[in-house]
Amino acid sequence: MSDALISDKRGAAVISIASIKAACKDCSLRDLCLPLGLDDADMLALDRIVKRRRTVRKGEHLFRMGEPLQMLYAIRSGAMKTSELLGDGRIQITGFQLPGEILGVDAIDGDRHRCNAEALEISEVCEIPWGKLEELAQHISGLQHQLLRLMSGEIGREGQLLLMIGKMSADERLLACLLNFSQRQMRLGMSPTDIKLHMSRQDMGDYLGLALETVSRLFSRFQEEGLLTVRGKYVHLTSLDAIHRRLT
Amino acid sequence: MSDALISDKRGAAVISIASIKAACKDCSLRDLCLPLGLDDADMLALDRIVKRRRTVRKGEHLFRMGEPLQMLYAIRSGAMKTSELLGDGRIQITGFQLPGEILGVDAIDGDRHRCNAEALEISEVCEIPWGKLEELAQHISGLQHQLLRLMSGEIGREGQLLLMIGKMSADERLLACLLNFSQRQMRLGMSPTDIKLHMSRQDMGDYLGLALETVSRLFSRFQEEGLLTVRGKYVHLTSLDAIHRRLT
DNA sequence: CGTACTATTGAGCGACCTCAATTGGCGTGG
DNA sequence: CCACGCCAATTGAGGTCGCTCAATAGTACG
Repeated sequence: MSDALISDKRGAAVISIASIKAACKDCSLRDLCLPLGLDDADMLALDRIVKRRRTVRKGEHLFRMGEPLQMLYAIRSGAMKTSELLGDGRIQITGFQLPGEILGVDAIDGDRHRCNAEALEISEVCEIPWGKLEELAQHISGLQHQLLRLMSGEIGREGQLLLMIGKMSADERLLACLLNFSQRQMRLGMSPTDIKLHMSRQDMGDYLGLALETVSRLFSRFQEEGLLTVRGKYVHLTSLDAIHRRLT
Repeated sequence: MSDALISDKRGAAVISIASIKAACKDCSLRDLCLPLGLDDADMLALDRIVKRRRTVRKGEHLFRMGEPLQMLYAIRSGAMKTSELLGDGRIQITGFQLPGEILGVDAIDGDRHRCNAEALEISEVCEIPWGKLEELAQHISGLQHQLLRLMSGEIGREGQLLLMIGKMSADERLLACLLNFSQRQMRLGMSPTDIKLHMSRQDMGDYLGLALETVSRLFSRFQEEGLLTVRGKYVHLTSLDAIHRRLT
């Protein structure tokens, strides 16, 4: 906790240096993130309201359910999870977020966050003050468009997850999930077959609506069947094609 | 600006008559729908791009998966459902929509609809050309805000549904669903305890991730337990309090 | 090298599904 | 008006997928 304060105080110097290196227009994630499609001038305007490079440690929260909306967060590196809770502690993970993805838009309606956002590993994020962003989007049509697109995408992803949890068997869910990770890694320029699982088996279960033991058993079974090999957090998909075929 | 009202050559008179009765500013759903928070001038501008009063019959689709995004739809009366499909015909209903709610925003990302939207009963909708709406939102900050709010709300609702399907037992799901219907009816100025189910048991099952028989059995059980009474599509909730208590 | 956590594997059980028969509601046509 | 057919809803019987509980094995880290 005290560390967070210190880094805030040192902020001025550190951040200004960082921002030179990390301006949107020089960011490797530019075309996955909010600035997609903006021209140089507009990107600069966006740059001015973004606070770059806050570091969050594993287990640390960007926000919790019920907190007022202050910032959106763009992930630069690392991985996060968002979750919703039931009164008695039951948890549903609603998404895993990777670099280039935006967190916090769930809170625009109601001004309070409806989920928790927690770092799965040490991560870097850009903080984007919501009020200023909304104001800026009013003047930059590309930014408004991108914001709407982004939220629409979130709706689509949640719809997909609903379909998985509501209508797929356990093994289909896990395979679909792995394919999803594969595609997202590819988007980031990484291997589509060698997947790093940033989360625990428990987290995967809480995401897919399964018990952690079921996830573990399925990994073992898929390995027996030659679909993949697992070693802890690392999964190698032997044949993307074979996996696609299993999902009819 | 006020002359642009008659941009359609055909039936200027017809439209103007209809628009008197149905103009956003006179619509009873004004404060639930897109115009919420707009001043008179802005609402008029919105009015000009909205095509009012298309009627859809039961079973008719507003759009289907894969179709390009043309319009958003605001429901004036009736009820709709949105659904996603798996290759082999398995279906997941992702939402039921009532008057004042907006359909189609799932397609903003990717320009193609990701779900089917089908009328559960004869309904009336306003058609809102997406291109024009986005353009208009660029000039009317209240409209941009409302649009963002609306999509954020959709994200929140889907998150709730995920939590229900992923982590609740069958009886909890149905009760939570009924409470949700109760609240939405109340918002429309109707009774919170006497609920009309606009959809079949099959639809409810496909929404909650349950078999239709399970839904039916649960209704019978709840009736035995005195939580509610059922007669076909009509449900009377005996005690909202008792139902809340059952959900811890 | 020990401690603590995460993952794997096994055994048994129960919630919910599937299949099937029955009932009820409603419109159509005799 | 009733008979009939059609579809939605209810109810029953039996099966199974995935959960729970529990023991073991592997891994990270001081």
